[in-house]
Amino acid sequence: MAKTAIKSYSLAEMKDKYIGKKGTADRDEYEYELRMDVLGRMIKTARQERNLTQEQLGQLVGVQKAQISKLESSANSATIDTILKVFKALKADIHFNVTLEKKHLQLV
Amino acid sequence: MAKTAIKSYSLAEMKDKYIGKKGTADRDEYEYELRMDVLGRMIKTARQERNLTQEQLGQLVGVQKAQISKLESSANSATIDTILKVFKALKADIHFNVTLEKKHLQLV
DNA sequence: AAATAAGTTTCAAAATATAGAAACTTTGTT
DNA sequence: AACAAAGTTTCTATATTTTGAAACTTATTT
Repeated sequence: MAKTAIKSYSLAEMKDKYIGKKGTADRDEYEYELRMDVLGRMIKTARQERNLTQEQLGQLVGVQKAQISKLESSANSATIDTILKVFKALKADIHFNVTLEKKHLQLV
Repeated sequence: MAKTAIKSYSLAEMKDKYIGKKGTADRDEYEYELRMDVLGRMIKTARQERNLTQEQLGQLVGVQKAQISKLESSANSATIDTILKVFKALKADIHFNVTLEKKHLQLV
């Protein structure tokens, strides 16, 4: 899997600007387009929010820190199974929504 | 930065404005907890919404109908890559959101 | 009922993800 | 600078997904 380089902002920046200063709410919520690279960044963000090292998260998930590193950097196209294991370990609630726009219906 | 400012307006707001109010005929939206089986059902739902057979969707994605069948029935833990290919072929907008509840912070 | 279309399952092969371990690099601390 | 902690990369092995092809089952149509 190729890494897509769209990075151009720090997550901390983004959170402060668009979501609100850390610590103000009793929860943090993020919504993104589902993309491999964004998923990786979300894992990293959530881990840091929990004040965990990659090694600690690895222990919670049951894998080594190297694997966490790979997931955070989107080194490969993770399976849903893996994604869910990680977010569960982070006690993160993860939802997805699908929108079908009718205007696209003309597929031929 | 502007392009990545997904959170500056809520998605719901944007859709209401540019695509149509929820529940109107212009769009269909579904939100679920991210789970393998639900993903499979969503693929099926979206495909049927598009009036496509598994074979037709397979052609759009570039795989055989058997693979679509397996994905819809969650026969295995698909990779993000595959999921994205399918929803893209269906011209479906797919977002995910992650919620971190502070009360869970006390991991240790 | 017969024929066709749509969907499912099985088999085998190829591609990719996951895993542990260790070396390596970067970052932070004293 | 020296040291420790955190994160990354590489190597190798194993497990799983993806794939095509064909056989099979279930629905639909004539």
